[in-house]
Amino acid sequence: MAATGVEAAFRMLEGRWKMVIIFHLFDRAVLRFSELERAIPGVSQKMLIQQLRDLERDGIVERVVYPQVPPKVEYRLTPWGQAMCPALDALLEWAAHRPPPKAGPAPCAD
Amino acid sequence: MAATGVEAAFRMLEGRWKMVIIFHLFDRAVLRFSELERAIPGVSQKMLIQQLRDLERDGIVERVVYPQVPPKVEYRLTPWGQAMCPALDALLEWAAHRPPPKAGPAPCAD
DNA sequence: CGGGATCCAGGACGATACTG
DNA sequence: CAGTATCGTCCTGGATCCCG
Repeated sequence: MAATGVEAAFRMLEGRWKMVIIFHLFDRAVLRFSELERAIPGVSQKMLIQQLRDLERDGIVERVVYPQVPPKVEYRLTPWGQAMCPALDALLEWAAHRPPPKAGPAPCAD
Repeated sequence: MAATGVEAAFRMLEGRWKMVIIFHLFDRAVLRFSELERAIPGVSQKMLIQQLRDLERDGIVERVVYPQVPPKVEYRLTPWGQAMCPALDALLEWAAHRPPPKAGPAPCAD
């Protein structure tokens, strides 16, 4: 199995806010910086920008700048970014099947 | 979309060595501590133990201790841990479809 | 409005030595 | 062999201030 490929993919998605950003972009498709900032309470501008840059550099999100007097920047998922939906879905499915962490004491194993 | 579920799943798999460990356990099924240590060059015992504990606490790997004079501990994936194979596969598939980061200058967009 | 720069705290990671 | 304890380093994430 190609561990390296999955590892690389994981490294891209690691980061405190990347998933949140991605899910917001799955939901709304196109969002401005300030909209993301408002949609994600608790994130600092620095982190938002940083994670956004990472995602952009990795080809997951796309950044569109409108050269206007009040600056306007839009963020959206690239086609490849959208393509990770089934992978996220599979992961979600897996997470949903998590068995309870066996709280009760084993009745037969002393 | 349930961002929280995927986020939680991701947090479990974050960590410099967890993926490596998991893939080794996918490959060999059962491994002793020293075998993992040898199979993963560059990892310190501390990190190996730490990541192993995390994976164990999250119900992904199982730890079997043999009460012998030379201590013997085996690690293997739990059924749930093995169940994440399709998710990893989907992620790998997604990673494989990554388009090249557009190196050439756009010929039509000046 | 969007984003860069700087400073700072905390946790992840790593090397080493020691124990049962 | 398997694991713990301690220490140090680096990187991540956060607050604040500054710029076009």
